[in-house]
Amino acid sequence: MASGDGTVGKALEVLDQVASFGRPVRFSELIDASPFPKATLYRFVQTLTSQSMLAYDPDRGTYAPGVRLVRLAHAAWQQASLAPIARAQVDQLSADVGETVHLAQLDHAQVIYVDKRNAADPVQMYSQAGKVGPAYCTGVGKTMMAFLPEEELADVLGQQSYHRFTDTTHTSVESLRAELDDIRANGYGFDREEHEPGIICVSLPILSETNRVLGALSVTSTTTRTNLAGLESLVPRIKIAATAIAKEASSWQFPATVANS
Amino acid sequence: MASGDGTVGKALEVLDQVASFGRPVRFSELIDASPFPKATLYRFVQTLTSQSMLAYDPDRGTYAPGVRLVRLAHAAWQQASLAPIARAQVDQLSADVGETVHLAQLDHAQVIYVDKRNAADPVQMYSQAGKVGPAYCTGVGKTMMAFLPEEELADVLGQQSYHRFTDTTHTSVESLRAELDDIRANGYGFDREEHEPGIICVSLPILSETNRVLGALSVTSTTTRTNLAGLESLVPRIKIAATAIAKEASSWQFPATVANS
DNA sequence: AACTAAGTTTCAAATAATGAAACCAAGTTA
DNA sequence: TAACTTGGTTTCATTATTTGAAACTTAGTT
Repeated sequence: MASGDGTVGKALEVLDQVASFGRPVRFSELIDASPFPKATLYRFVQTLTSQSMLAYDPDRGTYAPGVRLVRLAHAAWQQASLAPIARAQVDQLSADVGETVHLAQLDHAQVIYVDKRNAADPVQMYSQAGKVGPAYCTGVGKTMMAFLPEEELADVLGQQSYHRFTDTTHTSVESLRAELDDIRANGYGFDREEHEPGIICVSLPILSETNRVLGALSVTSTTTRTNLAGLESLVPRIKIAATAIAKEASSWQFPATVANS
Repeated sequence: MASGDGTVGKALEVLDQVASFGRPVRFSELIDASPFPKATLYRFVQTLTSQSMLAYDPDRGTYAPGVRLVRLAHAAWQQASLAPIARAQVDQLSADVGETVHLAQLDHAQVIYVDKRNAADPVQMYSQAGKVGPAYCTGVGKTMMAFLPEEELADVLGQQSYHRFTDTTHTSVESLRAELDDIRANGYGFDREEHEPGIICVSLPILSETNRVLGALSVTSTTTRTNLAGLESLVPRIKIAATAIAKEASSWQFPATVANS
């Protein structure tokens, strides 16, 4: 029941569509790619704009995701994501291993990178936080899937595209499932250049006390710098970080429930 | 007609409410502060959760803004905000003046800080982007208001709280309007410790070729380090940045309208 | 066993969303 | 200048969705 609950679901679908263009769009472009009839889409766009969820540029006649999202995301990132909780651990880990560290969470069938740390250059982070990737061919994606309860897993598996990016990309549910079993058994997973040639990573899940998947950590490198065995040797170190993050997440108590002032 | 258009508007109101708590909330806390009846609010929360706009923590029974927002905000920040366009100018300005520079935009009656640069310590920015402030007592807020067309201005003025933060805070529309006239005449405005004692700033608007308010830039300092005259001397330098940003914003052409691949 | 609080479900009535079609405004083109 | 576009906006009867009081379910109290 994930997609399309009521009017709100449809409106958010429109919002996603605008966002997916990656640039401001005309109404006419939107209508071409939309399942909704003109008048309906028109009203959604109007409503979203009036709500600042979309921003209308009157000079150009284009729509883009609006600033209200930036405000809401600020809250989301602080409260719902592991990023602020994990910050210290991610910093440390990245410094220790000298490679790029990703912190990701699952949103439906997609992986969302909520934080990233690059030992070498401390890149500006907003540009990275919020980036999405496919779950079925990334280290973090597979690792999170591996620890999902069966029903949710089935759901997520059904929503993957299985597009072949490289010749190691999984292209069927079966082969993917087989690997997920391995990951579950080992406690960690790899990205074997499945998404981009030359890019490999190890990934560990971040699990709550009740074994829910909270997110995943990964250390990424290139085949020119190291290999899977090299990355595997980092597992114990990453495990420390993952455990520490999980622990903090569960003890994370919010300011004693003060009545709203 | 800004607030409460249809079901979508109500759902977003709920989303805002959750975000405004600043921490994960129980359903019961939400209902206490909500105008909606139990069943209605319940359904909204369900819908938003199923859409990943809210995240439900089953261990604690709490709701928080969801990760989907982070993904959407990524798009918003890149496309709708001035931040990526202004980056270079903000960097330069901050380095030149050696003070904190803010880049802000207006969302309804609120100011949203979309970027911030601190010369001294290059602080992680996501934590700041998305932060909101009151329009009526911040330099950027007043400056943006000053250049709004009358009807919009009236709207925004009506939505301010006029809460007295310090003894220089404007507490009435009249006194605020008077200052806005000055700002419009001068082309820049100050924050005279109106929001926080000891904190002062100068702010300039970023205006499109058609004179629409795109945002505002400000340089903030403290009364111990400088004074209003000191900040005023920076106006020409800030003006250069503001103009450059406006120019880039208007020439900002997106990748030639390629049909969707 | 009788309460209470928090969360969830029902269902007829009220309301809001829907979308085909008409309309408007700027451009073409002939 | 008149007949076509193309992109955007409005109307309005029909249809589907939302609404919310009330009943119900847990899971904790007392």
